[in-house]
Amino acid sequence: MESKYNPTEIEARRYQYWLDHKLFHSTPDGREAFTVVIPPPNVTGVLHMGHVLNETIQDVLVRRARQQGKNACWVPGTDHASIATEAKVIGRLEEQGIHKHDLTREEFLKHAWDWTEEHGGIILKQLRKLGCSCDWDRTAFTMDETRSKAVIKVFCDLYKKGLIYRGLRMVNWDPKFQTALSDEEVIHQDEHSKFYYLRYQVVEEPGKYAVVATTRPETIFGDIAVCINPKEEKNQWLKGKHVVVPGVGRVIPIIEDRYVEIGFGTGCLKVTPAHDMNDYALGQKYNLKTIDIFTPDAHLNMDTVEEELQANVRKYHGMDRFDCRKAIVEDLKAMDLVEKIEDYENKVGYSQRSNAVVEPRLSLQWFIRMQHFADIALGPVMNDDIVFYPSKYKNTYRNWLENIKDWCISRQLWWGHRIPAYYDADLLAETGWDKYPDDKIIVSETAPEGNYVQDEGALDTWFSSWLWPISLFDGIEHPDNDEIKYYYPTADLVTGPDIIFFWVARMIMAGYEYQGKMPFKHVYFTGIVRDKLGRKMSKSLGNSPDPLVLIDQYGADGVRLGILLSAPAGNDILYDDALCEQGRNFCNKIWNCFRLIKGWETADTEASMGDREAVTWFTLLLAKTEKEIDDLMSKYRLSEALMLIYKLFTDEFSSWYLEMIKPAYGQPICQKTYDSTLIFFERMLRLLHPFMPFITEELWHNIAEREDGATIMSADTMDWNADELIAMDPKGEFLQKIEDMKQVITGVRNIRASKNIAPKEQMTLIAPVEVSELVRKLANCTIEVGKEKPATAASFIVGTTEYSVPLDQFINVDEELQKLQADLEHQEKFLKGVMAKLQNERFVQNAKPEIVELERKKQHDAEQRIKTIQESIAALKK
RNA sequence: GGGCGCUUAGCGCAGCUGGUUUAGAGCAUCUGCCCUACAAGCAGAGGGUCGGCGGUUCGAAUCCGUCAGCGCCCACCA
Repeated sequence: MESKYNPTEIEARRYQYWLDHKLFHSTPDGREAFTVVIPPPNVTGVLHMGHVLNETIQDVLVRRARQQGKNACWVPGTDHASIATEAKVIGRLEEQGIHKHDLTREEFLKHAWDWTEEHGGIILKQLRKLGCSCDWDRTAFTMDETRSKAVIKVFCDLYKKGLIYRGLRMVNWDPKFQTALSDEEVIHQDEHSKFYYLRYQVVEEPGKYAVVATTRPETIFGDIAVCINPKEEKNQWLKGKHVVVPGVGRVIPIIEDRYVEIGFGTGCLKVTPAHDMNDYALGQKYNLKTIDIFTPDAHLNMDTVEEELQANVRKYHGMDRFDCRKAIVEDLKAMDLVEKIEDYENKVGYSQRSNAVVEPRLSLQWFIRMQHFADIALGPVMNDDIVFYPSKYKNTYRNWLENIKDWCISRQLWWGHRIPAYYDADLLAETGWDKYPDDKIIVSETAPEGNYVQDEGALDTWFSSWLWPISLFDGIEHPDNDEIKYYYPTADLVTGPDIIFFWVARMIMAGYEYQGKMPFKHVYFTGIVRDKLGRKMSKSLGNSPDPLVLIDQYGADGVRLGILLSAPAGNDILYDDALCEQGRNFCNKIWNCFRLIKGWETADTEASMGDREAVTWFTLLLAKTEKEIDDLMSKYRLSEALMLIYKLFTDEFSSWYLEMIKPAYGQPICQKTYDSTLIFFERMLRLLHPFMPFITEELWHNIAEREDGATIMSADTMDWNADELIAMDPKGEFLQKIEDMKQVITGVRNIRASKNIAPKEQMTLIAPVEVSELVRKLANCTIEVGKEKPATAASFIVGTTEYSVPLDQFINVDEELQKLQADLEHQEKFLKGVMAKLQNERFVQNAKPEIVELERKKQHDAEQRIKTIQESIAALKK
């Protein structure tokens, strides 16, 4: 075996082994089910660091569940990602000189499917490189037949229940992709913009102006009124008057509403019902008409402006909204209708997908009534039927549900599930879409007979995602089938907090609506992977490493370990290659441990006293660590659990235990000790396996003969009961004894280091009581018990016991005295602190007796130590 | 504007209902070592008045208040 672990070949071989033996495949049986559904990545996406974090955590949970004897089933799949994919397909077609709207829906979908098949599933292949133990036989897609049927069925069902409706509403409109968005798809960002103060001439008082402050002067073409607060003093004179929209010439009334905030801006608000959510509300309240001045791609459309005003506005026709903003301001300036322009900070809504500025737009869309769902989904999370890790997200969740708004689920896209609503063709021709009567719409899973036209829209991607934990097991079409009954509810959901509303909350809603049960019992929210400067990783910054390159460099286990080591639930990770390096180094450590052990010859001799101590000690320590890891894992503290095993392996096992039992060069090791060592090694491999699957499976097959198809993922059947083992040393006295012994060894090594004495050179240790022969072995010294220490000795204290090492020519009395003096001061200061407590009557009276007792012991020990140090000082001074 | 959370060694963190030899690991740093498992390593070491101030208490990193800084989520002040 090479002295360096080489992951590439082993990873490929081990993964194939798992696949060949169908070790990830699950079918219902008598065992407890442990189900995880993957947050489906975009079908055409590629693996990034966020996935690495997310999927690694899921794999850890799933593999561990298998080891616990559960029937683990991790279902993979991909999401059709309606907007994102459609955009990519459009982009590719544009490159070929083809425009989407030159194609029929069918032609476009053909291209989209081609693209999906070409790029789809790349990410799933990449997950295999990472070691993900998904049940690939179950791979699903949100637009495959089963999932699509579920979506359509649910739509129809909710429509029947009156929970889905069609309505003309102000929605968030993405002018780039020309579709409606849900509120959640709009990202509000702070913006440095301008506040324009425009003069609206008052008709009744020529020469006087109402000044309106706006951030969007380009919308004045749609102004229908100017609103003031009836209580605002300075604007009283405007009551009942009319003003002229500057540059447009439209005469509009002054209206009054308390919505206008007194003291803000000029107190005059321009009302543009077609292009602002609030203005729309005002328009409704006062029955104002709307003039929509934008095309779907947010260019100016002057055709909607009154004919008599066309001459004034025609020049703006067809302009982009932002170009128009500049143009109209310039023109108004020329007419002296701009009073001033101020810098202004405000929030602007951007489309999550296209990054275009969202335009509020009046449009006919499909919505879900969300209050019903909020009602069924709030309780289970608040009372921890579904547990969030970390729990702080409960607040976020509650906040959203308590202020729920209806969900706009229709998109003006082709790639997605087409809305199963049908319109009578003749009637539609008569009424148009807007005026088509609701009661003449047929919502049905299959197209009705006759001359009907299907709704042009597709559904929001999340409308299929919210069914994922159910639809993966065909639980919508067949709510009582064996699989859904066995695998649902799933165990853990691992995802980012950024999709708590998009996905997590809605899955809970759908879960209760369609299965009457929670979709998962635990939700583990990961943090965001950032670069080491704390910046979010993004393609545009180019600060996101390619996980596959990292896997090549550090091995999948190394990358997994790196990303997990510093990833407490909900905390962001500052990614640094150094993390993967640490992971790789650890793999190497394990590898070399194995080489060492494997290289030993065994002999059927009696175990030495030292061996027996070492074995007993490590047995206790391992059992104790196993329990601690169980506890940490049950609290989803994965990085802490991992760190605990890491330390157990590197510090306790490699640095201490192996050195304790290591036979002299060329000598054999006692068979019994060897067997115990292999057991320890195997148990640690098992503990490590969920985190680093490849190397552990490989070595597991190397430490013993295994049947073909056997795996480290199998349930633990070793004769090993941690609780019973720990009970052998109920008060931890033996463990403490070894810890003290390690300190003695460190003490000697310390002296060596400070005196530059080579490890090879044997030293003498004077101890007041018998010490383990392991001290002799690990500190390379002879031990003299109870011997008077010579003046030229360096000493150290473990607990209250003094040990000394004669140094003869190496001693530096001044240095030694200085050290002792410093130690003495430290101890005296400590004692003083303890005494202060003990002399405080209120402490002695009020504190718990065991606390007082402890302080007394501290006092006693400190006094003991002080005495010892003083004696040493005296001896040295002689 | 509302809500939530954070502030502990150079860095990113742990420290649960206050008391466990006067704050813990990891990484990084420093010193010495190629000692026949591993230099992707070994043996040692240094480093923090627990954001500031006030309070409760015999006792506070831990509880309460307040101030400051940071972050996240939600929200229609044009």
